[in-house]
Amino acid sequence: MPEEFPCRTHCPINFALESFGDKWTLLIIRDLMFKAKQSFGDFLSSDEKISTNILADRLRRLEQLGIVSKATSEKNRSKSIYSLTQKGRDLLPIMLEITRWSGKHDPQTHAPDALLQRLEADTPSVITQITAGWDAS
Amino acid sequence: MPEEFPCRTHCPINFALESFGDKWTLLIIRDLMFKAKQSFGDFLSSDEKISTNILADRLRRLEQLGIVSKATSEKNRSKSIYSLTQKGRDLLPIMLEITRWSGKHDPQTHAPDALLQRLEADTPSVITQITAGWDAS
DNA sequence: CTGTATCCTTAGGGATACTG
DNA sequence: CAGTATCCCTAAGGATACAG
Repeated sequence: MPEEFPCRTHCPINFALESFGDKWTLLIIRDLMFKAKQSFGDFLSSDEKISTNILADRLRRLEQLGIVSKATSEKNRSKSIYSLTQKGRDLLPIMLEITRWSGKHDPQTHAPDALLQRLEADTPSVITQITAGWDAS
Repeated sequence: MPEEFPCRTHCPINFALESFGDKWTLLIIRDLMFKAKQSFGDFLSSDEKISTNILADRLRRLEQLGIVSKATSEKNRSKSIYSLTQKGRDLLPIMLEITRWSGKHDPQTHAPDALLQRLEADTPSVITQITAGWDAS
């Protein structure tokens, strides 16, 4: 963890909280991981309506933490492309367990039923499927 | 989710964030789940130094969300005993995946090495062991 | 389109005194 | 011991205008 972000303690739960324990960061990771979003404008268009200054701050922070990497689009030189690093992709099991928990406990949750059923039946194979395309990029 | 806490969206990731996506709630759950803490004073004594008003607020909120339940100690009538409900205990897989992620990515993390190694080897059996005593209480 | 900058409001939360 | 009640301050964040 960079010096800019001192940790209260190095308990693993607290470390995670200091990395992505706010109301916005995990939504950006969700968009990168499950919704194939990759540009500033993509994130802006999500239903939760993040504002530009907050989004820029969280992307910068995620980059500093080594969870997200930033590149310039080859097609359009003024367009940035964000993607998950390995550290970011390693968050997948957490995201899946969160999805499972919400699917079980939120009667209104909009989790894709097919994903929840597959998670219930066999989490490892779901992970394999989701990560299948990651190594290529 | 109680009406007092309207959700931005019912995406499962967002539902979880609205339930425990702040800087304190997950630490209380950690203390209940792994550190056998159960009283107001127990939580107060944790290393992250939560203040009394915030702690009271989060406990009340967790109770309203059905993640924590509150009872009065039989020994001491003016002492409250907090414990995880089934909904709260269902957070265990998330907590373990968070622990594993931090163990891998925070060089300074103080996760119990024994736990991390057991997690790496066989997560299901770790869950069985941790939850062994839960049904009794 | 990708951000930056600014203004302004509110929520989060530390400190602490106090009560049953 | 288990909270409640204040005071006060700072950080978070919404809205929006603007710049490369």
